[in-house]
Amino acid sequence: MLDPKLLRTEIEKTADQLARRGYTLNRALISTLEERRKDLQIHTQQLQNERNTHSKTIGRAKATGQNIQPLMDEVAGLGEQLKQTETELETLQAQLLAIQLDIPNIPHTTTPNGTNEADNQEIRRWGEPRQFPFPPRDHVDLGAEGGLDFEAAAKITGSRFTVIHGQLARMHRALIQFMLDLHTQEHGYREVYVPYLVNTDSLQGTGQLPKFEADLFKLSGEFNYHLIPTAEVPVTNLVRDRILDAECLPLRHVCHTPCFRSEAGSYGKDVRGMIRQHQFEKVELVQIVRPEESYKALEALTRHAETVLQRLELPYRVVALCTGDLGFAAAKTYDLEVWLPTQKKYREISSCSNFEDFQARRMRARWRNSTTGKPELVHTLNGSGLAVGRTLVAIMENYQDEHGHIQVPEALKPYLGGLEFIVPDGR
RNA sequence: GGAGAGAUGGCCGAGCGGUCGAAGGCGCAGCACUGGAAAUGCUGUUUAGGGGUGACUCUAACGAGGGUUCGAAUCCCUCUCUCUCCGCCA
Repeated sequence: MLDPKLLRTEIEKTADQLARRGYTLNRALISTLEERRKDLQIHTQQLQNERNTHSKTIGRAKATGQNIQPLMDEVAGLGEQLKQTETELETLQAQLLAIQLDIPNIPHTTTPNGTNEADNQEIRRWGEPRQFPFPPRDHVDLGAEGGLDFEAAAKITGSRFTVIHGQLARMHRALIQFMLDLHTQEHGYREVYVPYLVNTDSLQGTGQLPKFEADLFKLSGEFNYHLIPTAEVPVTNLVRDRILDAECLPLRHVCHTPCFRSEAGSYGKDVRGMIRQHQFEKVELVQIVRPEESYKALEALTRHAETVLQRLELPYRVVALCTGDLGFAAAKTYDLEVWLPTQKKYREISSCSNFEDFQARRMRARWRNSTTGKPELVHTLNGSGLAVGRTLVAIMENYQDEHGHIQVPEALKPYLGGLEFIVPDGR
């Protein structure tokens, strides 16, 4: 959520900034509602004041045994009038809030202009894509011996789920351990375990609700819970409705969870394989920082995610998302894209974002600024470190040999009992 | 699932329907005292929103939401969470 003051005092400037990302702010409507809100609030508070004053007078009169009937007559009707304006104000405020919850974040000045993916800006590349002396096979092909079983998943559940067997499943698990160990032991993150089902307050806090309900899986029945689309939701909401001491900042959490996304199937994109699934594992980095440090933190967090790819020796590039490709809550985002030889393309494997105070305002997540003594909004960031399923795909495709065996990356060997190769045959 | 108890400020803990944003204590901050400190004393110490250039002022909040009332922390209803006991369970 944007600072409501921006909509009151700098609406034109705010509208211009939002226009950069292709969002049209309904200035006329907001200004009209805002004006009415102001009048109504002043009026309501006047009436409340009147009521309070009269009630105190009645209290005093009663205590001294005076006849209170004339006083009672005076306030007759006030209650009705007050109730009416209060209700009206409430409705109006709810309307304004609904509008505010639907407005995306303002892009940071360093976020490049653009309308879609094609306008994203490459920042740097790492690693050389390997030259294959044979035509490389994609992961579906490599897993066809039984390591990856999409048919079984479709039978058990439906499309866009995966069953992973044998050594491939083991490597999938090993990747999670490897990532968690790296971030906790070398990058200063604290591991956390969280619920995979969350309430609507949490989803509103990080920005999935109310606008993106359709992207989520929701429980039917008596619990009004959603499955998490990312660990970002439970982990960031750890600080919801809190005022943190200055000394606890920055908070750095790393968390492995499954992620559930219903939007995945709707694009007709990446229908083959396990690139785009309704369920996947992810190791997520979340930071809660002081506002002045958030852009430094974004660079550091991005490097932390990159380190995973470097240790696994997977070629990748970093792109800065343009304003048109930016997520709803983000002010600036770096995507990490890993090289997939069979697609001859870099494909997204991590997304690292600074949300500034956008999520913090929705969550009422604050810290006590020791110089002002006042509670102020924190800045929140997160990034994948990394998406595990896609990492497995990248390893399969980049590390395959002509027999369809997968060489185990050096960094992963300790997690696989020193194994050199795995054969994705499901055994 | 059954039975019961509870939820008040950073923490503990009072609170008869009226002057209660809330006693008292602890903690914290400032000042005094001191060579310095401890102890002691005094003062201050929630959050959000509105109005005002500002001093300031108004409104709201005692788990959440509704209700009764001129007036609710206090009475009534619903819900959530916590604790105890029983049952069940990985």
